[in-house]
Formats: sequence, C-alpha cells, structure tokens
Amino acid sequence: MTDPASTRDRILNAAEALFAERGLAGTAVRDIAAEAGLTAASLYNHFASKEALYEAVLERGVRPLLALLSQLAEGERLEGRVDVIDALMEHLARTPHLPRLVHHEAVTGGVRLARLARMWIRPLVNEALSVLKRQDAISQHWAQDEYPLLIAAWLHLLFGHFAMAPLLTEVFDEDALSRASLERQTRFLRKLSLLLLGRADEPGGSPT
Amino acid sequence: MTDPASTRDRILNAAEALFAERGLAGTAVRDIAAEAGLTAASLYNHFASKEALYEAVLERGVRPLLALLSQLAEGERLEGRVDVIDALMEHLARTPHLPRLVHHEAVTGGVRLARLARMWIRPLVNEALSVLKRQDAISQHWAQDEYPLLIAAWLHLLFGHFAMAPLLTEVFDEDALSRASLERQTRFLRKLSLLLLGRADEPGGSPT
Amino acid sequence: MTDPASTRDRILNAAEALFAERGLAGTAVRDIAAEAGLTAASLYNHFASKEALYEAVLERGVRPLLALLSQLAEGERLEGRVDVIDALMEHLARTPHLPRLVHHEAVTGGVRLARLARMWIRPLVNEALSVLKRQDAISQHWAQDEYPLLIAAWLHLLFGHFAMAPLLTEVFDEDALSRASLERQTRFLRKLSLLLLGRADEPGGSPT
Amino acid sequence: MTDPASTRDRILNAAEALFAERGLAGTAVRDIAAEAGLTAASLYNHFASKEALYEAVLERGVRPLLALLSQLAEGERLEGRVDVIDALMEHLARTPHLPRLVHHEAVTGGVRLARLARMWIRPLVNEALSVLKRQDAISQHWAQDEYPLLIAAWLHLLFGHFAMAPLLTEVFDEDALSRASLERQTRFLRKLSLLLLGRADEPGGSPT
DNA sequence: GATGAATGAGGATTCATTCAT
DNA sequence: AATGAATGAATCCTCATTCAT
Repeated sequence: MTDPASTRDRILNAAEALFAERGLAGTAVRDIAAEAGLTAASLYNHFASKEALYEAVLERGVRPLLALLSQLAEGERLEGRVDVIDALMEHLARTPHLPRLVHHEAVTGGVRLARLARMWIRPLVNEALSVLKRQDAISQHWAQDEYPLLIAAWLHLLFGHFAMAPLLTEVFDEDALSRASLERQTRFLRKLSLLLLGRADEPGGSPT
Repeated sequence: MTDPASTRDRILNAAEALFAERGLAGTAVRDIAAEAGLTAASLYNHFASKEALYEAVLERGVRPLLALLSQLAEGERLEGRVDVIDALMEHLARTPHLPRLVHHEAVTGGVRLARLARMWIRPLVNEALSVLKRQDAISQHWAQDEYPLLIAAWLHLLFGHFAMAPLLTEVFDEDALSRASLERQTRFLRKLSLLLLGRADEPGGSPT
Repeated sequence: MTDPASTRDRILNAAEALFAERGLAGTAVRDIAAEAGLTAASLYNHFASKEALYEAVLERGVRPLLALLSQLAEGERLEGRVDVIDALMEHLARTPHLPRLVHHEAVTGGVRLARLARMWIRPLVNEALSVLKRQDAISQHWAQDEYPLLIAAWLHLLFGHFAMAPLLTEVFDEDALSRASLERQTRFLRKLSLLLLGRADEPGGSPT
Repeated sequence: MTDPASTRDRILNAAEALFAERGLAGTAVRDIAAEAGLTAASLYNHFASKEALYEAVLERGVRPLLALLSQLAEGERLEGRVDVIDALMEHLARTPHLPRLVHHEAVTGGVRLARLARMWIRPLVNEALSVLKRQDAISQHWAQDEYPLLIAAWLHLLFGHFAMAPLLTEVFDEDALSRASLERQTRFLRKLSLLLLGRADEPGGSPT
C-alpha cells in the first residue's frame, strides 16, 4: 500500500478514473485529491487548475494510444495487420478509462475536441485512408466514399466495447472487461475486420 | 404565448439538448429553465427535481426508441429487415440528442443504467438473439457465442454515428448529421448488416 | 430596528461602509452580506459579483457628488461661491465613506480609476479651469499653469479631511467628523479659498 | 548574483511597491516574493510573517520621513523654511510609494495607525504647533484653534500630490511624478506656504 | 538561505431547492 | 403557473504558513 508512484502520477491516475466515470463537470477536485491521498489545496501545487489537470490526463492517455494507432497506418498492406487489433485491445485493456474519456470528449464537443480532432485524429485517419486505397480487395465491396465510414465503423467497434463496458456488463451479465470477454471481442474484431476488407474466407477463425 | 409547445414540453426539449451536450452533472437547472424561457423556480412547478426531469427526458426519448427496436426482434426472419435500419436512422435523425444521452448513461454506470439495462434492453437483446438463432445463413460465419457480440457491434455502429457526431464532424469536415451524411451512413449500415449476416452477395448496393 | 430600506439598499450601505474601511480586496462578501442581514449566496440575487457591487457603490456615491461639484463650475464668477464649500462639506458629512472610497480608487489606479477620471472628473476640472480663467483677481497671484494645481490643492484639502479622518482623529484627539470639527474645517476652507483667490482681505472670518 | 541589493532589501522594495499599490489585504506574499525573485517559502527566512514584513516596510519608509519632518519643527522661525519643502518633496520623490502606504494606513484606521499617530506624528505636530505660535505674522490671518488645521492642510497638500498621483496623472494627462510636474508642485507649495503664513508679498515667485 | 510540497482556513461564486407572493 | 428572494451545501481556487530537504 505504500504508494511508489510520484504524487503527480497518483493525481493523474485518480483523475483519470474519476473523469472517465463522471466526466469533467461531475468530478470534484476534492475527490480526486482525496483519492490521491492529498488535500485539494495540495493538488494545486501540481496542476494549475482542474482544466489543466483534465488536459494532462487526456494528453497522457491519448498520446501513446495515437502512437500505437499510427503503426497501423504505417504498413503498406493490411494483410496480417490483424495483430494491430491485438495490440490495441491489449493497450486499451490496460487503460480501460481512456475510451470513456475520449467518448466524453467526443460527445461533448467544444474547443478541446476540435484541437484533438484536427491535430491528432485527422492525420491518422488520412493515413489510414491512403492505406485503404492501396488495397485491391477492398474495392470489390466498398466505394471510395465509403472508406471513411469503414474507418469510423472500425473505431466505433473497437472503442465502443470499452467505453460502453458498464452497459454491456449489465446487459450481458458478464464483465465486459474480463479477460475472457476481451479475448472473445478480440477474435470477433479480427474476423469482422477481415470481413470488412473482403477476406472473410481467409483464416482467422471458422465458426466454432 | 405564440409558442404552441406546452411549457412542460419546452422544458423537456431544452433539458434533452443540454443534458445530451453536457451530461447530468454539467447541466444547470437554471440553464435549462432559461433555454425554455422560464425561471429555475418556475421549472419546479413542472418537475419535482433535476433528477426527475432527467428521468423524464430519458423516458420520453428511450420509450419510442425501444418500441421501434422491438419491431426488429418481432419478425421471424431478418430478410428484408434492412428497412428497420432505415426506420431507426430516421428516428434517430429526428431526435439526435438521444444517442448522446444514452452514451452518457452507458459510460457513467450507476443505478439508472442498471434499471435501463435489465428492464428494457436485456429483453430486447434476448429476443434479437432468438431471432438470430433462427437464421441459417448466419451460422456459416459466426459461432453462437458470438451472436451477442454481433448485436452489440450492430448497436455500436448505429448509435455511434449519432453519439460521436461532434467528433466525426470535426474529423471529416462534414456535418455528420446532415441529410447527405445520414443517407450515406444508412446505405453503409445496410450493406454492412447484410455482410454480417453472410449475405454480402445479395442486393443492397454494389461498389458505386 | 425593523429595517425599512430595501434589501438592495441595505447591501449597498453595508458595502459602502466596509469597502471604505477595508478596501475592495480587504472586504469579504460574506461580511457585507452579514452586515446587511443576508447570506452571501443571497447577495448574489442582487448583484452579479463583488466587482459589480463595488462599482454600484461607487456609482451611487459619486454621481450626486459630481452633480454637486458641477454647480461650482456653472457660475460665472466665484464671488459668493463659498456657499458651495458649505454644500460640499455638508454633503460629504452625510456620506463620510465616500471620500475614503475615492481615495482607495485614486491610490490604486487601474481601469476603473481611468474611467472615473476621464469620464467624470476631467470635464469637471476643465470647467473649473475655464471659470478660474475668467477671474481677474486670481491672475495677480497665480500663473495660468498653476491653475490646475490650485484645483488639485482645493480637492486635496476638501477630501483629505474626510478621507484621513481616522488619522486626524488619532493625532488631534478629537473626532474629525464631529459637528464642531466639521464646522471649523468649513470655516477654515472658506477663508483659505478666499486666500487662494487673492481676496484674503474680504469678509469670511477675521482672526478670532 | 549580479544583484547588489541584499535579499532582505529586495523583498522590502517589492513589498513597498505592492503594498502601496494594493494595500495590505490586496497583496499576496507570493507576489512579493516573486517580484523579489524568491519563493514565498524563502521569504519566511527573512520575515516572520506578512504582518511583520508590512511593519518593516512601514518602519523603513516612515522613520527617515519623520526625521526629516522633525527638522521643520526644530527651527525657531519659519522664515527661509521653504527649503524644507524642497527637501521633503525630494525625499518623497525618491520614495514615491510611501505616501500611498501612509494613506492606506490613514484611511483604514486600526491599532497600527493609532500607534503611528500617537507615538510619532503627534509629537511632531505638537512641535510644529509651538513653532507656529511663535510666529507673529501668522496670527494676523489665523486664529489659534486654526493652527492644527493649517498643519493638517499643509500635510494634505504635500502628501496628497504623491498619494493621488495615479488620479492626477489620469485627470491632467501628465505624469504627476515626472520631474517637471514635481518641480511645478514644489514651486506651488512654496508660494502657497508663504500665503498661508501671511507673507504672500514676499519673494518666492511672482505670477510667471 | 532556498525550495517543493502540504495544508487549514477562507473567499468568491454556483447550484438545487424552497417559499411567499 | 410564474417569480424574486433566500439559503445550505458544494465547488474551484487562493493564501499565509510550515516543514523536511
């Protein structure tokens, strides 16, 4: 229980969990501080404001995620790229608060979202688009103006599982973040990705 | 005076928009009242509390949506069921705040979500499951324990587009709720549904 | 003790006294509210912010004072104008907080002061200047570029007595705001004004 | 490192400027420390408390001023004493924050003011009074019970110019602390002093 | 001497809610 | 129904001060 993490990191962890659960407005600075083992006043020795803390949380969470995502876009071809799905699922499983944070942002809109979208997500999407265009198989199923929808759909599926975990858990009576559940979702996504790319007949899991 | 909508409805409309945008905690009763052309004090002549108002908003929005969804599960077969997608998309387009409301709830968790999930959504999902099981074509692609994931995926795709509209708008530089965008998404979902059900070769749109 | 004044006025009175004594930064909204018989939260039903309250206090105090001062500048000649001194002294005696408020402002500088100075005080001073220039007697004693100093001096003497009342009271062991003290100061100012205008030999009080 | 002033003096200077501008309550220890190039924590290595610092500032500023003032009261006669005005104006010009500090104190009242008034200022005033009583010329214009008012007036004029410098600067569109402005004010005060003492006809400056 | 971090006490302001009118 | 005014409980944040390093 002796906390080895630096105070700053403890604050960031506490804030990440609470912001993800309750959103920015719904989270009290005092609660974050208490969770990190401090007074609210002390917290202000580490972050200038609630807003600044929120952005630090976003930054810390989003940066490695985007780094990982950019790997997907780097490859020339998509074949064998299903491993990226594994990597992403594993990463998200390790930071399960992040998708909810992003959802809060995405749903709310505002300047922060605009910055996030234009500076980080858009370039990624563009790169992903150019990769898609280089795939021949895909054009048999989808029109070019549907490529963006494909990307969006893929993100909905990937992030949705984590972000909506509380709902899924209630509905399916099984912890959506459990190892078993995540592995099943991973396999499912792999198959579905191949299906979307028009390679449903390739290996990746036949019906049980 | 010239406003034909009842005061109660005006409040509900205002509340729906603001709750969807800012969440429950982030929305001030005063702001809702002001948006509806009242004082906060007056609002309490129509709703007992902020909580009660929130639940009324949820109720008003979710009930017809669930009614519509239950139609999907009613049918014996899925063939021709793509029209349900049209109906749903049209319904959601008319109440674009609803998916964001649901997302706020789904992400947050808590008692309200549990109630919503167990009382309303679970029966729907179960019915949908039993329908899926009656489809032969589907079993060529998916294992039985993947059926719930199929349903979840389908909901992610359908709701995600609306809930994440602010983000999509920023990223793709096109209003995700515009008529054109919605029609494209509808076509896309139709094709994708058929693909998921193993009927990608059927009509529904070949690559442009 | 049943307070007939409107709540708003009671707040303004309490604020005037406290701001005058402790300055803007040194006064707690809670103290003002308490003095007016309210909670701090209630005070915000009447004024949007501490700043707004402060400006309302200034406005309420300064406006009638400037109206009175402008009478001085209206007259063609200064003869017999000593009655203006009486009027001003009486007015200030009735609102003894005002000069201290103005001093706080004058000493502090800032945007509010700039506005006060340019919009209200400067026109008054200019009018006073033009009156001075029409007096013949004055030019025997003072050069034209000393006229502004004369006006400033006159204001220092008039306001100083009230603003520094706490100090004067301590030093001279006599309440500087007592009737006797104020009457003596009035007589003194009358004589001194005549002296400044080069009419020391006219009536207005010979050495006891 | 290259700063020749001792840390203690740098703190005193910073504090003097800020206290003069914002008053005791309006000034944050952190701001003083920052202005002096320290942390607030470090400042406490030099002064025991904010109060102690404030008193040290007051002490450092007031002591030499009072020493200078006491020279005025020492002399037997007032003739030729106009040089004291020069000395005072020069002194104040070198520490332009001081009059504002004193004004803050004078306007606010309280224990510190009482001590200042009774221990330092009152003896000075008494001495000044006894000097005035020894002047013959003065009794032609002023009654004995007006002597204190004369002294007070003289102080209002002298200190007022510095204390109200921000206001004067705004109103007259000329820096009240500029060399030209101060020289003009010095000449003015000299003439006015002679006038008050009943020697307007003596040298000291005829109308330009 | 200097500093980063911690903190209790406050301080301005918001908020949901109530109530008399 | 509508509202102005009132309020206790928060909420974000600042401040003077302390202490270990």
